[in-house]
Amino acid sequence: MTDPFREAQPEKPAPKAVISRVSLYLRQLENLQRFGHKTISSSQLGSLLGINDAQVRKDLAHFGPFGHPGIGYQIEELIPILRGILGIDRVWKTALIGLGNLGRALLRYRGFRGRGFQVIALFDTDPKKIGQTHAGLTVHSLQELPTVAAELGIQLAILTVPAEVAQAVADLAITSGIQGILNFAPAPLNLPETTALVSVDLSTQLEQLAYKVLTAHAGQIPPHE
Amino acid sequence: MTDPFREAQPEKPAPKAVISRVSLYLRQLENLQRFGHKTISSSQLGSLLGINDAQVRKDLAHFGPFGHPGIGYQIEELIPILRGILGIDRVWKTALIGLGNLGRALLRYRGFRGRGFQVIALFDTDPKKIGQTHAGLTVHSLQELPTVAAELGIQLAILTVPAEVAQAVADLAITSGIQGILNFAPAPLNLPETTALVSVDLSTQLEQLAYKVLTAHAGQIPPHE
DNA sequence: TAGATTGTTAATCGATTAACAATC
DNA sequence: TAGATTGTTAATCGATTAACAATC
Repeated sequence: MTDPFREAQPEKPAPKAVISRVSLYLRQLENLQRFGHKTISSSQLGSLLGINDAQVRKDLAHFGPFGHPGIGYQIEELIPILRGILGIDRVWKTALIGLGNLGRALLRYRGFRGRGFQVIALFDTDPKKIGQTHAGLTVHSLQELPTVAAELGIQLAILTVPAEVAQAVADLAITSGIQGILNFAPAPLNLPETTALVSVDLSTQLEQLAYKVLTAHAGQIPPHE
Repeated sequence: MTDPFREAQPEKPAPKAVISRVSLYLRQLENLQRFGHKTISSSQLGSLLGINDAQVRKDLAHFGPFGHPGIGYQIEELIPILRGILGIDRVWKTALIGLGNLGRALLRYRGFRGRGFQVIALFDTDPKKIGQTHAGLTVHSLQELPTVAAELGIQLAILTVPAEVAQAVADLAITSGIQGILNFAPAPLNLPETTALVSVDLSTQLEQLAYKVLTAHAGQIPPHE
């Protein structure tokens, strides 16, 4: 019933919360390795990230028995396993759609390239932007998305377009064969089950912060200043 | 036991998940108002956002009985209530720390200003950047944070600095009297209980997307390409 | 009134934590 | 061996959903 040649992957997709912690574990392990550490226990790793030790063990055990009782986890051994689980052990061909301020900033963001996300095509609808060059790439008209995506084999899209057009652009991306969208537009997107979607909603985040400040200092801030 | 003059605020802070949905409700209500709608039921609002109707009612009832049985919620009435709950019915004096690509992009991001978050001071450590002007503001040396923050009454900070220095800069922000931090550095921050923290981790988000694509097309993508 | 919809209780579901035998 | 730490089961906690009397 078990296939020894299969990759370390769960039977069912692990809960979303588990996966976001796996990202944190990986980054922490990479930092530890940089400082010469060889092994780490679940309680050490957890306390660095503010996570319960049982949770660390349970999260990792989801994917296989990677730990060594009495010793902990081998950092060098665990890193490539986690990279494989997350799917960042390969190159992801990515398009950036929308070259406003945020789009241009993300294009230069180093955190992406180092994780295997390679932006290889740019798209916009603004005639003034089409034809411009950013980070060595020429901006295409959005109309060209289907042909360019097919030609280059684009898999992911980073969406930094206005909320009003986000759904239409996402629809076009999907008919162009794109498998996953990282959405920065503050709009709820309706996509088919087969397409992966992660949304990053910056204004919502700031609202969370305002609420937290208000409740942390409950009563100390006048209601309207 | 109940004080009729008190603002619509919960006894205890509502769960984090509730608050992020309240942000979504508010934005959807603002859109509906723009299109002339007057009332909306929990099931209509929920289906626009992919949220269960009972959850919508429960989330809102957390803060008070704002609905009208048989009718739904008055959009015009609910919007200012939600703005008050989130704390975006006022101006938040905000500093931006770190003028790299992401920082400069966020400075121009329209989603912030419209929500009451006003960036009124910029800080960096790079001598080449100090003294520059962005969006009409002069970049201060980070050393000046305590004095400038006190002088201007800065309440929030947006942190777009490298991960290695994030903790030190956050510590300085807190001793400068800043009450809340929106952190974009990919590092876990350790802050006192009294300081509010929201972290936005962009590389983690892309990793979530890669994992989702992988599991959505389980087995259809070769393990290494 | 009849129909619609709320606020809330109870039921369900899922996620986190504690505890501990098994292992090195 | 003794001490440390895993993987996992059971207990706890919290969040979501269903159901429905109360209300307009």
